[in-house]
Parts: sequence; C-alpha cells; structure tokens
Amino acid sequence: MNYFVLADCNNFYVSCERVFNPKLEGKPIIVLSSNDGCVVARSQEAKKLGIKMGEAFFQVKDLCSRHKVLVFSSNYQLYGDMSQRVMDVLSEMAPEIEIYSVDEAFLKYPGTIPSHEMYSICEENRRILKRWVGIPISFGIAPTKTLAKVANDLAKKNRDIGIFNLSDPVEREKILQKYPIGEVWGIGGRLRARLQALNIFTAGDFCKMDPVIVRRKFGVVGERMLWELRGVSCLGLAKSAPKKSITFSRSFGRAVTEKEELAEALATFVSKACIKLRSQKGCAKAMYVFLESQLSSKEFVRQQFSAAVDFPMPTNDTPQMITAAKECLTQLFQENQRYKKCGVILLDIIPEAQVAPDLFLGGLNQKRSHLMHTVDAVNARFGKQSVFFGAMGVNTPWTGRIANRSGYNTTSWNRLPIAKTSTPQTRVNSRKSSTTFFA
DNA sequence: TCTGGGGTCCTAGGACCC
DNA sequence: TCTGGGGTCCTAGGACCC
Repeated sequence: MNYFVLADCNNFYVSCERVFNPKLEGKPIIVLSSNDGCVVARSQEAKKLGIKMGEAFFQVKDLCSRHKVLVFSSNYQLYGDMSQRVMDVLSEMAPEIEIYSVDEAFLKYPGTIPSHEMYSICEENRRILKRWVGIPISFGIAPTKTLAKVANDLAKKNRDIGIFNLSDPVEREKILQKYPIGEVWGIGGRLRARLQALNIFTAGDFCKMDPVIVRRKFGVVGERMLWELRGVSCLGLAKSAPKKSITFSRSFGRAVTEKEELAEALATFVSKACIKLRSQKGCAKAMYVFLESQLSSKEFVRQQFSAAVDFPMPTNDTPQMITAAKECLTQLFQENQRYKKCGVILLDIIPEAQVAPDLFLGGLNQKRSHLMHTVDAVNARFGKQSVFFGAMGVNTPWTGRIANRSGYNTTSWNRLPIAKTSTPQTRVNSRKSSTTFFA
C-alpha cells in the first residue's frame, strides 16, 4: 500500500495576488474569469459574504461595493508562473508527482513510512512552500487518490492546520458515513441525483453497495470509485502526456458583426494554439472552428455554428491553419449576426516524429517547419508577439474586458515590485496596482 | 448591458471486415 | 422454411474535472 497525498493551493488565484501585495491579507477579494464574466476565485472573507463560485459578476457587483470587496480581473501570466514555482518545489519534495491542475498535484509516497511521519512530512512541506513561494497549501493524506481528495477537503475546513490524514480505516469509516456523496471526486450533479434516488446519500452509504450492482448501474467508472473509497487503489499517478486536443477561444468584449474582425480573432487563436502544438512537438490531423452568436439579449441562449477541416497531412504550420480557418469562416459567416465568441480546436494530435510522408505530398515541409521554430524562438527570447502574422491584425477591437488586472510582477522587468526602504519596516509595493475598490 | 475556458474518459451504436 | 459470429474502428454524446 502506498500513500497518495493531494496538495492543493488555498484560493490559488487570490493567494497569487496576495503574494505581491501583502496589504490584501485579511480583506475580501475575488478574481474574475476572462472578460470579467464570473467569479472564479474567492478569499475566505469573500466566501463568508456569500459570493458563490462561478456566479456572474454583475449579479454580485452591488454586494461587492457594499462590502468593499477587492475585485481583480484574471492575470493568467502571473498564475501560470506561480503555479510553475509551486510545482517545482513539490517535485523536489516527493518521490513521485502528478501535476493535476494549475493549483493541485498528487504526490505518492511508499507505504513503509509510518502514518504519523507522513503527517510530519506534510507539515514541513507546507511550511517550506509558504516561505519559498508564499502560497498557502493544504495536504490530504490517504491510501487512494479519491480518498486523498476527501482528506484534502477536510484539511481545507481547518486551514490553520491545513493537513488531514485519512489513513486509519476505523476513523475513515466514521468520517465517510457523514461525507455527502455529491462531494466525492467524480460524482457530479447527474450521478448524485441517480444515487440519491437509490437512497445513497453519503460516501459511507455508497461503500456498502454491492460492486456487481454498482458496475451494472454505473459502469467501470462507478465501480472504480467504489473500490477507491473502500481504500483499494485503482487510480495510479498519470504520467504527463502530450495533449490530444488544444482549444483556443474567447468571448468578445462586445458583439462582433464584421467578418474581418472574426478573421483576425480566429487567426490569433490559431496562432496561439499552434505555438502550444509545436511546443509539445505535435501535429494536428484536423481542426474545428466555431462561432457563437447570441439569440436574444434577454435570454442567455447562444447559437453555435461550426465547421471542421481534415488536413491532407498532419500539420503544425500556422499559415496553413490560418488559411484553413479563414475558409471555415467563409462557410459559417452570416451577415446580420451578432457574434459573441469564437474559437478553434486542434484535434487528433500526434507526435511530429510519427507523421508519415505521403506518396504524393511528400514529408513535412522542412523549410516551413524551420521557419515556424525560428518564429517561436524569437518570441520566446524577445517577448510574446515580437513577430506575428499580419492576419492577426493589430487593433484587436474584439478583446474582452479586463478592468482590474494586477501587474505582471513575475514575468516583466518593467513591472517588478519595488521594495521601499525609507520606512522603518521594509515593505513591498506593486508599482502600478490597478486594483480598484468598488465604493 | 453583463454568465469563462480548457480538458479527459467512457459508452453505445453503426459501419465494415472476414 | 431456414440468413453466423466475432472483431475493430469510428463517432457522437454524456459525464465529469479544475
């Protein structure tokens, strides 16, 4: 038996904002999604005010201004960079690691370590991460990944300690008996409803079910969940694998009606998706292009139009894909539509090395491939979009709202925080904080 | 006025093959 | 009269995750 430990950063995006602006400690803070659409992260103080995850911002705006909630637009460059730092440190700490999301990782330790010692290891890891990176983190310890998720959830409920050990089977049984089934990792709204209809309300109830029946009613996924909750590990650490599909899409800041603007947006998304594709040394066999328009301003209903292209040879060539995306746009575009969003998805991605030369088309175009890699190298060295394709346009009138974005404290020399030494205590201030109070 | 963005896995059913 | 059986691949859709 091994230990699975789920390390999960507390209120990650909020914590990232706080690292470079300590004045934010103890204040209610929320971070919004792209386009300042809805709430994607909340500090404890904001949670206490009743602001829900995923709630539309305009619906809580008044509440925010009444309680002086600090509102940030999302700053993915900052969060991505901070995530990298956290994961680097965690990788040093554990024998094995699976980076599960931007703010979570599963760690695996050998079962020979005594349970109480696992606890001490996590205490130490927590202390180091806070000190080295500045991000508070919680640990859940258990014999399976699903139980580690439960343990982490319990750790978060007592964040001063921030660690919960669910290794002891007797104690575990008592806890699972009270743990709502809908909170279990892998149980969404639909499955919860189906389980409740069978009088299964807690993880403990579920554990008592017959595996054969669970298999029949809920498939392999259900049965796996059952054994995991019973303490039998079915899910190992996933190896980091190249993406099988890459999506790039955005909602617009306003309705877009011009075909040219859509073409520029699509070219931009294709270009970004291709950079990601080449960075994992992949080629896509197909591309899917979609546009979304709003049916009416009263109801939140969107209509989607899509087209797909199969490439004669798998490719990662940006100009070729931009051309293909433009052809899709021509098929899809309708005058007098008010488009709110568009995007591209690169599909059926295979490793570059596996692209078989075609009898008639030949192999990958070496010259073009070299050009693409040179463009990527220039942009990596001199900053994003030092070189870009004309088709992407320069005005980007379609970009979304980002009213309150913090600085690029970790990724731009011009935005480094300044340490003031004139005051008795050294304080770190962000030079150009665009934080605003809604007052 | 205003509601994000990016993924994965599994299953069922149809097409097709021998 | 009587119409097999087994396998693979592909796709769409469902469900879930952060």
